[in-house]
Amino acid sequence: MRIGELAHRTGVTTRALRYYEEQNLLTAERSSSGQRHYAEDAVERIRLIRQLYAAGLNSKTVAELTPDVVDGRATPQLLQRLDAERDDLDQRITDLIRTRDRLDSVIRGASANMHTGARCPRIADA
Amino acid sequence: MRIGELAHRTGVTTRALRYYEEQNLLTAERSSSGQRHYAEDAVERIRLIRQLYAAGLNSKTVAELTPDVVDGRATPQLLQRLDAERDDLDQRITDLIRTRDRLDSVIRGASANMHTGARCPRIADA
DNA sequence: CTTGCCTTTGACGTCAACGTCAACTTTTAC
DNA sequence: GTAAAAGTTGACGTTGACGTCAAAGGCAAG
Repeated sequence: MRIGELAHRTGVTTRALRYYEEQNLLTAERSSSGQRHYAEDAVERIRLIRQLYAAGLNSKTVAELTPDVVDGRATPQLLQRLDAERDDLDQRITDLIRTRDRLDSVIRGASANMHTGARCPRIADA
Repeated sequence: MRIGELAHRTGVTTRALRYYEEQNLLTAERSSSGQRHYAEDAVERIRLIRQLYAAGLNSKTVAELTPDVVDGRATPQLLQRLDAERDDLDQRITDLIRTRDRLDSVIRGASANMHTGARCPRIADA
């Protein structure tokens, strides 16, 4: 499939796809005239890339974690990187849960007081 | 306390503190010569701001969620905003957990195969 | 063959959250 | 009093992940 279809099927722009290629996150066959052609599995690869971006990784890190043309054998170094990123991610999840709980307690306090007309606890004190 | 001490105690730079003020996330008393002076609770407020930034909110949103000089009474609009942000955050947490689990399965597969010498599952297929 | 859409490369623009530097004034230490 | 340290405003620089536009070539339909 060509770039437009891949873009449409993954919900990202063609500009983003070219950017991913520039960052070595994605490769493409080229037709004789120079147009990019992608296989089916590119769709899933884009999803993976987006997922890792959403997890806060930058393109360099994503490239390091997803070597796509090596022989499928993990090096100890790669394993170590994966482990480190997993732990980072875990820490961020913990922090976000804490933040969510803090929001929850503010919301509970505020909505309870809405009816009584009492003052709400200041969000900073939650 | 002055800006340097607040910066030191919160681990952010003075530039960041001035930026927060510019974005209406933070207010400060001014001495006659124009220097900023902060009360104790500024420390906790900075932590809150950092926490919300870490949760992916931008300064405009943080400002809207933490009106600091109003009378402590939540408006229905504020409550609605808080609720919406909470739901956004919850969705992001869910996504991150999915990503973490995907990383986990890759790591387990890879480290198991390290010893057998077998090929690892490609990360994209996890 | 031409019309219209798709694709190519290249280059400049954007936006948020600050970093950095300059020029200057205040406060602190001795 | 004087030098060092800390504070002030203002302005320009940075970074990452693209957006946007220009100029040009490719491709199926009629």
